[in-house]
Amino acid sequence: MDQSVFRPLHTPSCGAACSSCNLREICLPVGLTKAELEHIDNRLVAVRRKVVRGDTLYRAGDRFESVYAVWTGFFKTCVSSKDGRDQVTGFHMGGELIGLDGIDTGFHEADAVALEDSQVCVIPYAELESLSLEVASLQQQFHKIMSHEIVSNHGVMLLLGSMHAEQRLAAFLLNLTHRLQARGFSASSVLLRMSREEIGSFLGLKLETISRTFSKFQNEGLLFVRHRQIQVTDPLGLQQLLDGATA
Amino acid sequence: MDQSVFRPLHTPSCGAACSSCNLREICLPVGLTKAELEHIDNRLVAVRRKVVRGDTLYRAGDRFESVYAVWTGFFKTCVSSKDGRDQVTGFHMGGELIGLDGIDTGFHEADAVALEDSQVCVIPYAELESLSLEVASLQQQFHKIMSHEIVSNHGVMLLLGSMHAEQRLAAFLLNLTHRLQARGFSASSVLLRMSREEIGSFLGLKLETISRTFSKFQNEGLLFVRHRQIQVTDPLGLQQLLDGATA
DNA sequence: TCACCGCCTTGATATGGATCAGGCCGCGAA
DNA sequence: TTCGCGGCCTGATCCATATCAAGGCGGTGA
Repeated sequence: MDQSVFRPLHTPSCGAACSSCNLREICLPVGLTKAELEHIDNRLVAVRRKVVRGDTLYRAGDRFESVYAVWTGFFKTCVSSKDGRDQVTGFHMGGELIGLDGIDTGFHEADAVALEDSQVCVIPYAELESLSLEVASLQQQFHKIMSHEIVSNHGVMLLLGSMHAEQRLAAFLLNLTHRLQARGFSASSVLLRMSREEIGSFLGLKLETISRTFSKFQNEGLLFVRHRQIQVTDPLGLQQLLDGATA
Repeated sequence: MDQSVFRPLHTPSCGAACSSCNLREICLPVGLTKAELEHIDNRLVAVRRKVVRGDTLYRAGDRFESVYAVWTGFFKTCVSSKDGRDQVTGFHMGGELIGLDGIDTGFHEADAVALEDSQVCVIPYAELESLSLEVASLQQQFHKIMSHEIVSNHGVMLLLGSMHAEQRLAAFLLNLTHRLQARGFSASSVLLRMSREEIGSFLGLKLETISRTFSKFQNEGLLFVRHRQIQVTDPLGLQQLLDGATA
């Protein structure tokens, strides 16, 4: 720790060990034994990398070399079409793996942008593949993570394909609070890391609609909103809005 | 082949060998050597299973045991929410792997329904996992398939989040024809296996909108449509509609 | 042969969210 | 301190698609 002050600030990387990481219970090494954890240490994650707010971790078209585990901070991933349409495909917090889109073709198909100063563990994909051959439980967990990504994308497709604005925003907020809660944060108090426009892009709505819907939720006593600080006062109400409406 | 006539019609399964399958160039065994192919034969795919039109291959909530490679026929997968909203998450043809949604939790999160009489190769997941530890190129290909699924879901999210009805249908048709073409079928003549309502569910539109948009495309000379038979006469026009519009 | 039924088409009208427009607030720079 | 600007809120209006409604077509079973 105190050595780091002698490292130039622009140095983007430092050592990392899964076995001593505070996120090992929700990140890639879930389910590994202590021995397995030590076996993969310093082979799986060679370096950590800092990404300052607004910078991209990778861009669509970049050669795919590594996947990344978010260690600290917050990212968005987005795809765009030829004519400039842009779609946020996800928001990613500590313990989540990003960059999986690159495995298919060997090139990334999306951009990953840090929404606050962040740090990621760089996991060279070749290393992950060869370690997966040795450590069955690592392979299993990696498959679960990819499958989870698919399932969660299906949920977003359901949202985009069949829900109204209020339901979309309710689903978004509940998803966010649940993930924060799983990481030991408050489920009621949320500091949004993204703009109204980014939320809108993710939910297939315009920023004005996000803004109006936040106001509506506040008028109905579901939450308090001030800028990017949200206090969810009635999570059950949000859940009912999500479950109960007539589509 | 002639032996099969002695097998009772309700027998749902029969032997299968990847090494002699006509789909081996687009299915799970892509990239495997002849020796590797023979190594996995009769271990990876123990049985094939028939699914008649309208039947489900698996349902949300079913215990996850296997993934399935579509051999003949056509499937849809769909998820539904508590209040009965329903969303088609994909259409699947020969050589495509379905059931990957089950890996995450050990239970399927979607339904898979045959849209015509179909046959699938049943790939026990435990077997796939252990073979993947032995055969690196099988593991690689499996990862690519999951990644491709993620990428293609991102494409659908872009479509649902930011495109107009005409662009959505154009994208759907172009995707379908490209996949058919990759399997040696005509890219211009398509027999739709799904109803207008199922297309609409997939694209986040109502069946009336699908119908009207087909009519509009026909009036504009992009295609001929009669019931479920489509003749795409101007694929470039569809592509331009997809690329060029102002979002 | 006829009648029914599922699927589709088309027209009329309704509406949720987009778009356009104006203004506010908080923050950083001069 | 003031200025300017990005992000946000809110009102007015518009429009793409949903919804409601009527009818056609083709396949299927009696």
